[in-house]
Amino acid sequence: MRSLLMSKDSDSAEKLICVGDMPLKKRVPFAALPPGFQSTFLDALTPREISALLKAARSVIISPHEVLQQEGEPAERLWLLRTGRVAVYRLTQDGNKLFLRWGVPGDTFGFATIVRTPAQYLVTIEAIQEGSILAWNLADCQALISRYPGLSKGVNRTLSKYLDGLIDRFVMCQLQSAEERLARVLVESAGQLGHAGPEGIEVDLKNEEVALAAHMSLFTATRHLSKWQRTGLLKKHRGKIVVPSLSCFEKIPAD
Amino acid sequence: MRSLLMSKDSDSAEKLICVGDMPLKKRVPFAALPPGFQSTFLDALTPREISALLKAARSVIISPHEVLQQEGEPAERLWLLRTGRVAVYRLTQDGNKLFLRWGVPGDTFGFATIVRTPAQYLVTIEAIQEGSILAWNLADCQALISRYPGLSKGVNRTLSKYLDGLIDRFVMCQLQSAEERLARVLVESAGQLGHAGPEGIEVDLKNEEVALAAHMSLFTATRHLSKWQRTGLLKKHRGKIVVPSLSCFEKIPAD
DNA sequence: CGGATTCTTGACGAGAATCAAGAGTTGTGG
DNA sequence: CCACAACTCTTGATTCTCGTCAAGAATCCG
Repeated sequence: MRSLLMSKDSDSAEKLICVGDMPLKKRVPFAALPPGFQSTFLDALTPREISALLKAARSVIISPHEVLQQEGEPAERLWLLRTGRVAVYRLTQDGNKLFLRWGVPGDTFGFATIVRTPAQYLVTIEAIQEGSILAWNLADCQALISRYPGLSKGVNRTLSKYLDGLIDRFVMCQLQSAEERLARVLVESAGQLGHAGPEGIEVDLKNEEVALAAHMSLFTATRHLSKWQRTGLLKKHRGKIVVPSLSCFEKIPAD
Repeated sequence: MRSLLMSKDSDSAEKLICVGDMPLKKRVPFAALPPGFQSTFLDALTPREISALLKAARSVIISPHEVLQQEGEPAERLWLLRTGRVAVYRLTQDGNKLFLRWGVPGDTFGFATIVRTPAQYLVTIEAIQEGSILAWNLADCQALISRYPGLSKGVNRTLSKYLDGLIDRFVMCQLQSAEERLARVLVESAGQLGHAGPEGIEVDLKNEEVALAAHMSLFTATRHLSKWQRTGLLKKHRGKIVVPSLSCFEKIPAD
């Protein structure tokens, strides 16, 4: 079985066009996952179930700024992030974004499709990197679940993990100062979005995005980042933060 | 009696040896639920499944201040609140409590028992009224689930509902002012804990508890409550708030 | 070279936490 | 029944964090 590598555009990639609710293109070969792929959802399933899932999946390429699902819209697909990164947030009435978390390969979304009635997405998800997802439409989901009741276990585990993570974030926002939150977001983002560079881990985020993730104003974020730059703990560029070592930021209270 | 806030001293020990693994009382007769009982968990199940569940359940009486599960402890039972009220919160390192929500009859807890590995409770739950629960131990849960895979659906729906509710609370805490949060907590608490009285809905909560639920200091809560009392929107007594009409408080932004 | 983003810094103010002090309420024991 | 202690509530003064606004600097891009 041949596995696709983590490359941005796989062979199947370039012919695919992708928009929120666009035409799904082609069936996924059975071994569509990169080696070492980890997923809370899939890991709870048997090989047989995974295989059935993958056979029914359709692959879609995603591009930065693309909205993959929008809260309130009818939930029509369950999907798994294969490569790339996404941001999960909730919209406020005045159009602002309330950040909830980053999504990384292996994360599964759109459970509202099979769990909620009426099926409406709970959150908005936006791609922030090139990547690809595996998607299942409502009918296929239902068929799969009735054929493989074990899938519910994967859903359970994933929902439980999200609940856990959200409680943690809630605790963080209620109990920690802006500076502590920012440090934590830096560590988190470095781990989930960062890539190695000559001078340390590079995180391609604008101050504005970091501020969003840390739940503070752009100015407060900038101030602390500037301070840390003066102290030499990190270096800033336009749209990028370079951290030589995370250790200084990690010792901040965990919750 | 210690109330919601002080958690350092565990003096509730003497009145009832509670916590996770206390003596279960007696087998439940098949028709153990009050008429009109509503439960997100049970409502997702077939009559056959519900009947099997109830037969396997054990009933336990709960008393105010009793800790029904404690975060971090091994999760050993799944349980359903039959009557009474509970508070769900998370503890901080310094022993304070971060309120998450009220629990009312029909709510189900302890999913960690069957979903998480290792099985550890995620949150702490404390009874705030006399009441009773139906509980299932780990072995029975597993037996029931393997016999009735449909149970997972109930778990799914319940977890999803909790996730939804938690996102809402998170949004509320991030975007609304103290006054708006307090108004909302009043409405919520009146609906879930309140009972009718001669002058309106009575909510038996101390200022301290209301403040906890609204995520603000005791003083800020007191100030707004006093102001509303001067305006005539409510009347306060020691450990109780009487609201003639909720309509004034309901018009606050929903999120 | 504009023009558009993105970042920086300072000044200011609103909201809410903290601290302090006391008033009102409830319960208990003598 | 009173006195006292414990608890709960109230209010004002103070402080602090952080958001908002303004103005400009740095960077990128066609």
